[in-house]
Amino acid sequence: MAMIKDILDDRSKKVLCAVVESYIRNLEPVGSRFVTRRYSLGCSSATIRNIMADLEDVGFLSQPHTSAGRIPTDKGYRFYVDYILDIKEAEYDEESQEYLKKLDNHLEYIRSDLNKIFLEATNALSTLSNYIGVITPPRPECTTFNKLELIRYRSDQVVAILLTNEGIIKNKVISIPPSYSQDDLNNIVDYLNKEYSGYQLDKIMHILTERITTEKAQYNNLINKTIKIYEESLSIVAEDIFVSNLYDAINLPDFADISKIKELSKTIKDKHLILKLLNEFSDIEGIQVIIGDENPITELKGLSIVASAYKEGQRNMGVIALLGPKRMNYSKSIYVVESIAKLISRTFD
Amino acid sequence: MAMIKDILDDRSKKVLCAVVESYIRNLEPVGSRFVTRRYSLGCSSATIRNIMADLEDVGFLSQPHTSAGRIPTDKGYRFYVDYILDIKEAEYDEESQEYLKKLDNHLEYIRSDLNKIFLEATNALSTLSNYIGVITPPRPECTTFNKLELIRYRSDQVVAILLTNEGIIKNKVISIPPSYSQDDLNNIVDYLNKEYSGYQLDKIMHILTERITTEKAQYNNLINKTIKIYEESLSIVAEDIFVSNLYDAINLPDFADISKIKELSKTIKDKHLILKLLNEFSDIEGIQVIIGDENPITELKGLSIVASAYKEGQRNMGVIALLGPKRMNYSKSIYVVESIAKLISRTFD
DNA sequence: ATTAGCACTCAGTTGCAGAGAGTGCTAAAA
DNA sequence: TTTTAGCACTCTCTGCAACTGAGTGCTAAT
Repeated sequence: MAMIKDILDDRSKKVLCAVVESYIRNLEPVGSRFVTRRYSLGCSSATIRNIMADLEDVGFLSQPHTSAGRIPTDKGYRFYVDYILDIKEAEYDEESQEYLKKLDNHLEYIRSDLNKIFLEATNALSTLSNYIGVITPPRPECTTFNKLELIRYRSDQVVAILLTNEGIIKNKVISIPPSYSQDDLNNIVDYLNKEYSGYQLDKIMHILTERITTEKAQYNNLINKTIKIYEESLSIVAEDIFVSNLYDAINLPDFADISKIKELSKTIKDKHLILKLLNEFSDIEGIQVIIGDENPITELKGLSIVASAYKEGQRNMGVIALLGPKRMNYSKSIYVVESIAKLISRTFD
Repeated sequence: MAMIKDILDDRSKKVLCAVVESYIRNLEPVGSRFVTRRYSLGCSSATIRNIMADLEDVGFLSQPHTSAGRIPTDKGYRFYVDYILDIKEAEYDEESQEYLKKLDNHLEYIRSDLNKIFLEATNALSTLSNYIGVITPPRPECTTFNKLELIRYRSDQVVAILLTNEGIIKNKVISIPPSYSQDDLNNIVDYLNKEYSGYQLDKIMHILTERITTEKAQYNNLINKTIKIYEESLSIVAEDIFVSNLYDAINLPDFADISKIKELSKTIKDKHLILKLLNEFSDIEGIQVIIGDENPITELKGLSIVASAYKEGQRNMGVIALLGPKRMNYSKSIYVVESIAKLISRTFD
């Protein structure tokens, strides 16, 4: 039986590769003559033309108009990413490597502050690639309770501080009447800290909501109030996704057309959308590449995504990804995503 | 003696006003004919032409080319803002008013979380105006110490939580060897909390650094270490300015030219610049308007700024501002900045 | 199977003419 | 003296036609 990867002979692959890479580079349809000049494939432009016509028949290339060169289709990118890209492990520019090294040191330095880590990492993603970096926070199942503290702040307010074992630190101001002394608060907190340390956050929430329904009628106000406090405190862990801003992406020629930037910025503003998309990747292994219309979310069609999970040990905790135009530099993007996923994973050891 | 405001007679003011406002609206040079049609000033286009020629002589208007209408110069905007704008107190659209009302309620609701307040407020600034909203945090002299807490986190790490009376809540992870028990930490903290509650943060820092130099030789490690902990904890209050993102501004026709967006985004990315600029405004009373090249920072020349301080009682705490193109809607911008400055000030009562 | 050559296609550029918007100036009217 | 009407002039913008050049597909020769 014939594998998909075998539908192209070696030379055809080389031509496809040439077209994809030169198009990624120059964002211009690439013609047969150009290929023969730039890449020495040992044949004339006429031959290349024939091959290109074949590639167009299979649906890997297309022409914007009759007398233009070819550009890759989604399918073409797909084949390139799946069967050509890994053939030639590219060596990467020193600049990026150096940048990553510095980042590594820096992450080591701030490893105790998860927020900062994610912030820096999204930044790194976008400055290295010029695309849009995204990181989702550890999902609830991967977030284990470490400790809660309640600090009396103003007469009727208390600051709740939640620590998780993964390094998430969140605070929230909640209203608690002055009748609760700091000792009362400590008692409330001690119970939770002793009982539930190491539990998954969502499990605790689950248990608590169950309690509140079963014990509601039976017990007095105090317990209810206490459970309420727990609930409020634990609800802190919002799903605040980290998205690099548009600054870097604006420089891409793809967005020379301002309307595209507008569209994109609108989509990104609605972080919810992106979160929804990336959550589907949380179980993947290795690098995942989504090209153009393969994208399930209409607002993001036309964009490509390179995603990978970051891990604690064996468990996938969250996703880091790069959003860019279809004609993104997949080779480099994969390298960047992979590298940074590794860096983040390492901070959890 | 003649005041500056008197160099224009009433009708000339009306014409200048018409030109400025119609240019702000349509971003197109405005011609004499247009003015006579749109604004009924009781004279013909020829008369308007003469007046416009006069206004050009004084330097309030200019022509992109011979056969185009007039556009306001920086000086023209200046005069408009200083001597024309306040004459006719504009009534503002209901939409904005409603939005502000909602915001007011919302701020009331989250009044205990300063961070959120600033975030929402910058957002409001930019959605209401379509320009770029900026808010500087309360400056150090206006930040008074409320309480510090140290919570043992991991074996060699402690989470320091700093509360100020103004509502700033910050946390930082610092390294402290396991030999310090939670009791030790509490002792360290109790001293500071009792001694310095209500002090200005920068004063405390000052005292501490003095101590560390005078007592360094005399006392043992413990005191040094303690002071170090104080220092690290108190250094939390970073100067993290709040800047709304570009999303809204991108829709402005001024930035139809993508290169301008690029420039702008670059400047904004460097928050330091903006902070530096706004700090100069922290002592102002009322609304301050900076137009185009009056701007001391070269990167921001060509932009206008509408700024106002927000206050706690009588004291100016920080600055809220709007960054927009020269041809911004000053009337509306002033209204928005003023309103939101009031809202924020109120949350400090 | 490959290549050279040729006719064909089509986007982009240049140059030019005409339309339209706006001005400045002058002479007449108020 | 101030305002207005009229006219000539300037300058941008649009559309149109001709031209250029890059690129293709096809065919016949190698």
